[in-house]
Amino acid sequence: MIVDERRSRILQIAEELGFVSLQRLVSELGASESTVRRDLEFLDSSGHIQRTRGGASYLGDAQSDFDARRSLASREKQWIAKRTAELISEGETVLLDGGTTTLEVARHLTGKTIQVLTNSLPIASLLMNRPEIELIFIGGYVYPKTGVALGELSVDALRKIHAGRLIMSTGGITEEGLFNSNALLVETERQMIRAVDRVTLVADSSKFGQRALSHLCPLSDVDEIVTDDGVSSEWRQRMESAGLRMEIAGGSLVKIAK
Amino acid sequence: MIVDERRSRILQIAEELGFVSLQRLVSELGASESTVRRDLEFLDSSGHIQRTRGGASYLGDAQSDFDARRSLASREKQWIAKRTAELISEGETVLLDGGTTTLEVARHLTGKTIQVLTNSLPIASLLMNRPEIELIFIGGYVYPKTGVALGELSVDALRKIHAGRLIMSTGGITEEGLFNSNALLVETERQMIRAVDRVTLVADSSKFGQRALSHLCPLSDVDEIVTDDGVSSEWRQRMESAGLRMEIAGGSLVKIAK
DNA sequence: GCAAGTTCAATCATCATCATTCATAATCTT
DNA sequence: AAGATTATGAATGATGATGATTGAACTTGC
Repeated sequence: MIVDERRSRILQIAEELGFVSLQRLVSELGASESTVRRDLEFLDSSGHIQRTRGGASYLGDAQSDFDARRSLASREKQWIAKRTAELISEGETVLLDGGTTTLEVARHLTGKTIQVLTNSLPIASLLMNRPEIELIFIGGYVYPKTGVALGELSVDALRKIHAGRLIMSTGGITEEGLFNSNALLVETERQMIRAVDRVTLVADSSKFGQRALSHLCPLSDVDEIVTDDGVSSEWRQRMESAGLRMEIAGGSLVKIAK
Repeated sequence: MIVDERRSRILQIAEELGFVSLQRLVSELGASESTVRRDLEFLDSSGHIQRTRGGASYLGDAQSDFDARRSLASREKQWIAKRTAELISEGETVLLDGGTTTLEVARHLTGKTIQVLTNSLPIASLLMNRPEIELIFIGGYVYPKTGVALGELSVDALRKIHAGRLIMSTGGITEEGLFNSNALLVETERQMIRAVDRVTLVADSSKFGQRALSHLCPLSDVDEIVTDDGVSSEWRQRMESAGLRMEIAGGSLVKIAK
């Protein structure tokens, strides 16, 4: 086998598993232990993997995490995401907040000719190579783990832009409005709201009644909520009487291929 | 068989498979090993394919193989990247330009407690989950394929920040200064230069003598250049007499462009 | 703390791939 | 058609990659 091809396969396997033992690579690649060792040494010194005793671990996001995140996106989130994406028509300009649900929404946006603005690194990475989507990234301090840009730079950038619709996530919803756990995040999301004509909130039904550290905005700032059918009629009425349109995404969808 | 016909068949096969071994081409084309080698050399220097030991891989639009995770850079780029990373000390604030070489530099920055600012989506994705690196993204219009943020938003963001050092890439270097192919990119890079104390250019030796569409800046804006040892002593002297420090990284084999 | 078992880096002989050279064949010029 | 130019294929030595072996460094279990 060609050397580069073998090294690519090592990276592929490492990415998939997060960690590979040397022995596994030996048997999977059909190369000798020495050769695999040399490959690992090379990939380590080039910064792709981190050698450890007995094998090597992948640097950066292991795919297992990624897939976990995807499958952890519950059926409810998938439904919400799909329904939300259906609300968006060709040619629109959409501002996408960070979050797992909004990431699922982004997945469903591919194929539409639209303009997307976002402060989420995972969403941007996802849409980067899609020629039909014009992507604008809202920069700022990148919050670890979530990969969302926040802070003064983000707020400044948001002051200069405008979009037709905001797809926003939240930590919790009560009659007093929306909440989130992080003050920096709240500051950024407030500016997002000011930058758009229409605010669409995506929130699974567990978020209703939840409070969090920082108050984000009153209900009147939100135009519509897309949620799943686990929301109580009580909450539904409260929201509707506050003037919000409720979009319930249910199981009446096409079954997801196994 | 006609020369051009054989070469276009090589391209065809390479495009289809992404990678072809030399042996396969020999048996598929019925030409001798020497001839196929010569063809590969030609197609490599003309930029269609990338020769590797044992075969060649197709380049076509595979620039979108900007997949931060799995891409394997050439040895020259690796050397340059490693040496450049060594120039950066703990606690520094570094502004990283987009580009394949700077991406490799980013790979070698892991483990250092530093602050990184960048407008490159692949670099940001790579460094996102590294707790020791404080990451700030310079937002803007995301240029397809390369994943670099450009334009007015980027320039505005750059106006507000400051860093100790800029690691910059370029399309070409002559005595008149640096060049790049894209006007938007040039505009953004100019602002980058203004935002830092010290400019470090990373450029493999093939860039010397190359001009491109847009003039980026004079040589006096650059403080040091990290390149590979394929650079001629002539160019080296020209750069040094212009007051630039030349840092020559590693190895010996460099293809001479046709 | 010791012994058995792993894992590792270093070395070496072997093999594959590569750049170079040269003689010959094909193609282009005039 | 003769001479010049270029392409081809085989041969050669140089360089790089591979796999086996060895003793050192490390882990594990007691």
